[in-house]
Amino acid sequence: MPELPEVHAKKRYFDATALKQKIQSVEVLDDHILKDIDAEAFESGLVGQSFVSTYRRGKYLFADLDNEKSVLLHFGMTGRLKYYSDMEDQPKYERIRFAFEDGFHLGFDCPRKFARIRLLDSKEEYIEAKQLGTDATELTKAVFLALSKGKRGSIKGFLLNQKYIAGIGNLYADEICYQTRIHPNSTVDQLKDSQLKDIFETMRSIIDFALDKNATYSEYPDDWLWNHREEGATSPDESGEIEQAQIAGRSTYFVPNRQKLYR
DNA sequence: TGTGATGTTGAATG
DNA sequence: GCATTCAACATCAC
Repeated sequence: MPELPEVHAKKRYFDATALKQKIQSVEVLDDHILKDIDAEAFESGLVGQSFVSTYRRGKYLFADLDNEKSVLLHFGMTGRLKYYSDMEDQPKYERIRFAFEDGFHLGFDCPRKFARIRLLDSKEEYIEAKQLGTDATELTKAVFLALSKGKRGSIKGFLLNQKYIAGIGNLYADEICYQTRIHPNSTVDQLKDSQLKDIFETMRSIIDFALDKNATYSEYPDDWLWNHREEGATSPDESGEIEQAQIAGRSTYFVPNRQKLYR
């Protein structure tokens, strides 16, 4: 779930539940997802603090504390948040649990353990050091075009590179390629400016729509590839069969009949 | 029961 | 020094 719109939905959830109340305790049930800090230091760094605000950049969610430090939540493939009071509602794969003064808990659930949580002195320094790109919702067309110059890899790989654009993941990248009728394995520098502009605008419209729907997939239009991703199925526009292949190292769905390859 | 999965990373290669 | 590719990571669900 966690690409830009999904992480944004989690930000809204976090903001609606966990802000502005004192953290009474922190339970680290599995320290595997803690990065660069041990469970004890993480717990003692948070108890008594409150989350005052959140900031999302791409797929990274920063929760700022009273003391100006930030907890960084990255959801990996399967990270989720759950706010609950009754321990019977504890999520099955809870790895970290924050307990608040209202008696509720915020559980960080993650079956696959690809998520990562850190305690940062400065989120700005972290973003800088990591060279995390501009959020897809804030990128301008001019910067997008400038970034694409001289790129010799696939358009899909380019869209997925968080150093260039923060927030696009595997599924939205496929959707952008489908809607723009461009084969995901097309080489970036073989695409015309008009096509790159189309990719940019389509990326923005897809992300905006997904944000508006709070990343609820059942509300995505039926003419999107989204809910039809299945090898051999007929594409929503009935232009051909959906094919699956490894592109840019990721499982990719596309329609060869509809999406032209430029190489 | 083997296979694949919404992500990132570091090493290897170009 | 960059850009790109690829395997590895951990575990569960189908």
